[in-house]
Amino acid sequence: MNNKQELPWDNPRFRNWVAVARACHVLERTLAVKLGPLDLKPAQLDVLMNLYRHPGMSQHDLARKLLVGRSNITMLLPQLETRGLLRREGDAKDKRILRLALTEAGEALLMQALKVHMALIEKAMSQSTPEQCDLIGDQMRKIYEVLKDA
Amino acid sequence: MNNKQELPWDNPRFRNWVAVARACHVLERTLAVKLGPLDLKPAQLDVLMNLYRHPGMSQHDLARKLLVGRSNITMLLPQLETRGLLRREGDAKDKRILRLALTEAGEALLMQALKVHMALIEKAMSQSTPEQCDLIGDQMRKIYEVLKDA
DNA sequence: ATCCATACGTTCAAGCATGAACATAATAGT
DNA sequence: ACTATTATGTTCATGCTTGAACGTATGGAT
Repeated sequence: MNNKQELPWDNPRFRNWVAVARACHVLERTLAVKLGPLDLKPAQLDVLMNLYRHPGMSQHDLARKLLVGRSNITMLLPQLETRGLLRREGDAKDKRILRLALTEAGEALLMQALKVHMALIEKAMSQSTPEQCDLIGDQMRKIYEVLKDA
Repeated sequence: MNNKQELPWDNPRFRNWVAVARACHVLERTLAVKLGPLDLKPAQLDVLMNLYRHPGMSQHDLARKLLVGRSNITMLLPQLETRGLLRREGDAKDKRILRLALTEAGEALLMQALKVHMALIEKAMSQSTPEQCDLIGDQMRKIYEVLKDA
């Protein structure tokens, strides 16, 4: 076997992906800090966002949307429910399913958090032209499609 | 205060960034699975990669490169050292510093892991033209620069 | 020379995410 | 109707990451 394979750091695709990963990492990290005053973690914000857009979601749907395990959702929700940010109600037809929805308090907190999140993303993405920004989004959606069931 | 702020999902920058985050998430996840047979986590691979490129690094340098806390490195290294993948030697001049370097076994395992990593990134990024790929990398590096000390 | 501030690495407790094993409910096949 | 399979959510043990507090080493100021 030949150890003299092309080294990744000479490969543009590799170097550019590393840049993507680093940008993601640092933005996530920054978001966590800026969300501190609201006592929200990025993962919790993701939950609130999805419930706002898709009220009545089941926990399983939510897990798939967030790309996490179901047990993660089980561990995540009680904190938010106790804080009065969301409701869980059993489905009438299918007793296995718990339907999720934001409360008013949850919606209010979400709006606060979205301001923070939006400001951060604006700061990051405003350096690209709209065309560049869309191109990035398009390519990333392609990547997601290719990898989502690999 | 006006609650009728522009909702983020109508904002292209927001939607496109979400795509970036999702792509990152799914690639990281896939990498973890594909690295399973080598008994390596993505974080550990990052360590090996950085030590290969920058032998003699201190733990502090490594932590900054990886965008993690110093304590994380402290917890991470013993596993790899025990497996004989890297060495830690005290600096001659400055007794606080531990200099890190890969062993031969570490380098060998790294090469194995890089094949996996490269294949995955190829699969993801090969859908973009070289120009698109470079554009993505350039924009992401800009984002990193803007956010890295925010 | 001594003291103060800073830098590097470690320890520890806490919070998260994961996957396997489980319990319950629905559905399909016979 | 009965059984087997699948689906939803929970529990639990494990491992990862973090931040604060700590110990030690270095360097600079006086």
